[in-house]
Parts: sequence; C-alpha cells; structure tokens
Amino acid sequence: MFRGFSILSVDSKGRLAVPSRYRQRLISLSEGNLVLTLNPLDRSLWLYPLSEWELIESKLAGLSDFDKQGRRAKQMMRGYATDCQLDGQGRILIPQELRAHAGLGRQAVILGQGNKFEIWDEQAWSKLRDEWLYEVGKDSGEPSDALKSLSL
Amino acid sequence: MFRGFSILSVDSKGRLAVPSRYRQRLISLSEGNLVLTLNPLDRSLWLYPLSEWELIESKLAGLSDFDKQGRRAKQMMRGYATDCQLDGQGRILIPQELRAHAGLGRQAVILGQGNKFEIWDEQAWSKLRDEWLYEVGKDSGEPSDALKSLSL
DNA sequence: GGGATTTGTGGGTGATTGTGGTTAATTATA
DNA sequence: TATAATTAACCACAATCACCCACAAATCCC
Repeated sequence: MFRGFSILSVDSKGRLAVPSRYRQRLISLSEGNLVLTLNPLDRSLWLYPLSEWELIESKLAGLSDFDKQGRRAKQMMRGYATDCQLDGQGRILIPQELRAHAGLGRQAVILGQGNKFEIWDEQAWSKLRDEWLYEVGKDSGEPSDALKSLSL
Repeated sequence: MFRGFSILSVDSKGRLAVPSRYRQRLISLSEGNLVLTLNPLDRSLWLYPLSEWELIESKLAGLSDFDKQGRRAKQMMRGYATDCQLDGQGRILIPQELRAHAGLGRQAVILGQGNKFEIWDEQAWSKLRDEWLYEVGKDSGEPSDALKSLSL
C-alpha cells in the first residue's frame, strides 16, 4: 500500500519524478508499467501500477451504463487512461491534456493513496488542505456517519 | 499502550529523538518502523508503530470515495502518512511539511497516547494546556453526555 | 559521592535523489 | 519526402538524506 507525501517539480516538458522510495515497488509490481488517468472526483490525477489498473478496469466494466455517475466515471477514467513508463531517472511524462485537467503548474504534490498515487497542483492542494483542516477544526460541522465512528 | 510525557529538541535538520524508554517496545512491535502523520483535529502530529498504523489504514480504506468527507479524510491521513525509521541514535526525521503543520520550533513535546504518540510544539502545547485548565476551572462549559458520566 | 553507562544533541561526510538541460530518435505534419 | 514537433535516452549538477562519530548531560550503580 502506498502512502506519503512529496512535493516535486514538473519540468518544462511535463515530466515528474516518482519519489525513489516507491520505485522498487513499482518495478516489482508491474515492471515499471504505469497507468495515469484523471480523477473523476477532484481536479487531480491518479497514477496506478498497471496490475492495479487492470483490477480497476474490470470493476469499471461492471458498472451499469444506466447509472449516470457510474457511466461518467467510467468514461473519464478509461478515456483518459494513459500508459506510461518510468524513464532512466524514474520520471513519468504527463500528457498535456491531463496536466490541464489537474491545473498542474511548476510544482506538484504526489500523495500515496493505497493502491494508487494522487497528483495535485501544489497550490490547489494546499488550498484544499487548509480548507479541510478548517472544516474539521471548527468542530461544529456535521461529520458524516462514517467519520463519527472513526477512532484514530 | 503508550503513556507519558517528554520535552525534546528538534535539531536543525528536523530530527527528534524518541525517548529511550519506548524504543525497545517500538522495535519489538514493528522493527522500529513508524508512521508519522498529521493530526487533523489539532496542530500536532501523530506517530504510530507501523502495525498500529495498518489498523488505521484499513479503517480508512473502508470509507467511500463518493462521500466527500470520507474521501478527504482518506486523502489527508494517508497522504501525509510518512514512513520513518529510528536512526542509529533512536531519532526520527520529521519532514518539513509536517513540521510546518504542527508549527514545530526548537523544542517539542511528545505525549504517549495509547496506540500512538502525539507530538506538539512545546510552546503551543503549554498554551493549550493552560487554556484547557482555565476552561475546566471555570466550570461553565457544557460537557458532552459522554463526559458527564465519566469518572477518572 | 564518584565513576560508569546511558541518553539526548550536534555536526560532518559520502551516497542518493531530484532537477535541468542536451542530444538522438520517433512521430506527426505539410 | 522534407520539416517540424514531440518523445525518449543520456548526462551533469546541486540539494538532501542516511550514516557515522563525538560530546555533554543525565542517570544509574556501587
């Protein structure tokens, strides 16, 4: 399971270095074959090892086309799914289209999220984090049932 | 279960020595593998033995991505969860980002909190403690039902 | 109380990692 | 087919980190 946080730069060619602590695992999981796609729920990207992506793909195939949310998620994720490979320096190239969707500027944040990574524009991410911390801290907002019962 | 209190210094590189009385236990629990993440409820950090963190992670994995609050909790807790290892001197390195979240200066406080440790900036902690003692002393705040029936 | 040991703190150094750039290959376009 | 644009492979530098050693303060033990 992937976890953890890094700030990385996206260079002028749209390349992003995957933090080295993950590389070995990515190589042994799928020989460094990765799938990058958009996150249909946020303005960010998801990066899967190929083997994990294949599981996702079969889950998506199971979603009914008559459920609108499901259909859209399917379209987005599959439609934008891009194969990529770690280069010699452990970087991936993020296609223009996907960079635009996530609003990726010079600095990006990469978050380990279990079976995948999530990639955000650095500023967008800090904004989101601050807002969330504020919400949670207010201590008046209504936590969802799932959260209320969560003991950490 | 961890308990107790220590004041420790954070050196210029952001390292913090785990009090030696805990080290043996941390090593036997998870070979000195620890996970440091942010405490979303306060400006402080949580330090888990890896084995304890894995329990938390599986709780988080159960939250739905289609529920916004659940998704955010997952992103934040997992995203900031940083693997660390005790170094030869029994220290951990606290990443810049996490230090910033907790406002960690030169002196830190580490509190045993059951399945984890809580790490505070020393000044922030004393302030909080004093405020809390003052609040409770006033005896006017409304304790929740759960607290009212608590005998300590 | 005094010596020995453990513990916390600080710093130096070499290896690793992230980043930027250059050149060659491939693909697309005119 | 030639040219432009894009992508891949390669190299080099700079910042960071892990590892090591050294010292001082606290603690333990006789």
